[in-house]
Amino acid sequence: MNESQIRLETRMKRQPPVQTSGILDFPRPLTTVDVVILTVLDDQLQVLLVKRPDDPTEPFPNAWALPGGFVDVRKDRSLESCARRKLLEKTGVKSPYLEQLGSWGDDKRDPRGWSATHAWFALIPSVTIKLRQGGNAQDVHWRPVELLLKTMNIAFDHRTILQSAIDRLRSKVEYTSLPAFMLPEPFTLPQLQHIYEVVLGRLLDKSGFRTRALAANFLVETGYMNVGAPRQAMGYRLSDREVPTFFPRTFSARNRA
Amino acid sequence: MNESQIRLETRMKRQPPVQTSGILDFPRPLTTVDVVILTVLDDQLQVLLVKRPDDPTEPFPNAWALPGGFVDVRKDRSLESCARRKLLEKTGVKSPYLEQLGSWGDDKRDPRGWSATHAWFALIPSVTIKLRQGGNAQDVHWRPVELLLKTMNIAFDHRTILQSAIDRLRSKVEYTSLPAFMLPEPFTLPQLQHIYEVVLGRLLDKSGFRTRALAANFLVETGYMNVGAPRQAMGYRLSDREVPTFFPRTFSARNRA
DNA sequence: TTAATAGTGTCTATGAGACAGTATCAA
DNA sequence: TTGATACTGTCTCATAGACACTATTAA
Repeated sequence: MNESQIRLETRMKRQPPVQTSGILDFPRPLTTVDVVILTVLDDQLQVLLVKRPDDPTEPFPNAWALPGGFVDVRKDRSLESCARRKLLEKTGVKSPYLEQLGSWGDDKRDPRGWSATHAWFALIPSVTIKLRQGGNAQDVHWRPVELLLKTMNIAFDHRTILQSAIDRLRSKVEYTSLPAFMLPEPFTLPQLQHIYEVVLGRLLDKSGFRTRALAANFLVETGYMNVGAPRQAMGYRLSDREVPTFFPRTFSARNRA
Repeated sequence: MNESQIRLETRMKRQPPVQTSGILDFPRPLTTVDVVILTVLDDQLQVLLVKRPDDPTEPFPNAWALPGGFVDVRKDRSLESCARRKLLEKTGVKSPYLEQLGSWGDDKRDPRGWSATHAWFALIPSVTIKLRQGGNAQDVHWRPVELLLKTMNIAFDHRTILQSAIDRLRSKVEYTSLPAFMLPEPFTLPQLQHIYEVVLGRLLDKSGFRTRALAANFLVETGYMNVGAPRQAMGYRLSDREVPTFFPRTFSARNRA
C-alpha cells in the first residue's frame, strides 16, 4: 500500500459514525470474490472467462479473467450471495452447483494493494445458457481449460485459482456425482459416463460405470428418451440438485467391541 | 450501483495522486484469520481456544474463541503467513500441518460490521507444547471438541467453523494419513491406530489397519521403541511432514482403448 | 510362567475390472 | 438385415473385514 492510499484511508476514517475500537482503523485488505464456472462443451472441460475493461487505470486491462470483483457490503449479505450474484450476472443461471474453493490473499496479487479473494467453483450445463454480454464485462466466453492452462495468460493469480478448481473437480469426480451437475436434465447414462470421461481424461468401462452410478442412488428415472442414437436410452435426473453424492469409501467398522 | 455511489466515485476520481479507480474507496469488509488447532489429548479430540479480552468495547468479552484476529497488512505477507503467525503466537509450534478450511463472511457475524474470516485448520501433537499465556489472549486452553459442541457457547460463528473443521478431519481420516500429524515422532502403529480410533469414534481392526497403513507407504521405520507396553514395538516417522498421503480410491482405468 | 501387548496368517465376502454377450431401434 | 448403440451377465482378481494365531517382553 503506498502513501497516498494510507492518507486516503486515514481521511476516510474520520467520518463518523465510527462506533468501535481502534483496531478497526487499521488498513483493511481489499476483499473480492471470484467464481470458477466450469462446464463440458464440445467434449472439453471449459471455463467461463470475462475480458477486463479497456481502462489503463485498472489492473490487467483487456486481459482475460475469472468473473468476480469486489464484495459490495451494501448489496451482498454474504460471500455466497456475492458469488451467486456474479454468477447470475454473467450466465443468468440462478441455482447452479456452487461450492467454496478457497481463498487467496497477499500483498502482491493485486497491484492496487493487499487483497484477499474468496474463490468459488460452480458447475453448470453449457446448453440453454446465454452468456450475458455488456456492462462491466463486455466479453464473456467459454475457454477450454486444457489449452488455457498451457498457453494463455490470465489476469491476477487466476491461473492458480483455476488450477486449484480443476484439481478439486478431478479429485472429486473419482468418488462423487459432481459431473452430473454439468448436464441438462434429463440425461442418459451414456451421456453421464461421457462427462466423467471428459473430466477424468480417460475412458471408463461401461458396465462398471453403470453398476456404480445406479448403486449410488442419486439418479431418478424419467422415462426413455431418444438422443440421436439407434436405440432409446433411459433418462435420469438428479434426486437432489443441491448436494452431490459420495460413493462409499473404506475403513469400515469392526463388529466386535 | 446507486446514484450516491456513482457520485462518490466521480468525486474520488478527481483526487490526485490516487493511482487507482474509484472502487477502492468503497467500504471494505473487515478481514480476519482464524485457526482451528486440533490435537488428541487424554484420548479425546481437543481444540485450542483463547479467552477474549475483558473489554466491553470488544465483541464477546470474556467468551471463548478460536485463536485469530485481523490481518495486519504490515506484518502479514499472505493469509497463510498470518495463520502461521497466530498459531506460533499461541502454541510456539513453527511447522504444523496446516490447510485451508474455508471462509465465512457476511454482515452479521461480527457486530463491528461486514466481516470475512479466512479459517485454517492445523494438526499438532499435544505433548511438548507449552501454551503461550499472556498478551492479548490471557487464557489459552485445550477443550474437548465433543463436549464443546454439545454444551459450550463460543464467540462469533466459531461453532460453525469448528464443526466444519471436525467434519473435514473426520472425512479425511477415512482415506488419508492426516491423524499422524497429531503424534510426536517416533510413534508406533498401535499409537497411530489409537489416534485414528479417537478421531473416527470407533474401533478398527488391528490387522487391517496395519496392512493398509504400511501399504500406503508414508511411514519410515526408526527402530524399536518401548512405550510402556510389555513388548517393544517398531517406531515410525512420516516420510513427508508437509503433505498427507491419500489412500487409493476407485474408478480405475480400463486397459483397452 | 503369566499376562499383556505387538505383530502375522488365513478364510470369506464384496466389489471392481475386463469383456463377452444380448436387446433394441433406425436406416 | 445390418450396424450402431443401450444394456446385462459373468469370470477373475484384489482387497477389506473378521478373527484366530504366534512372538516378545516385563513382572
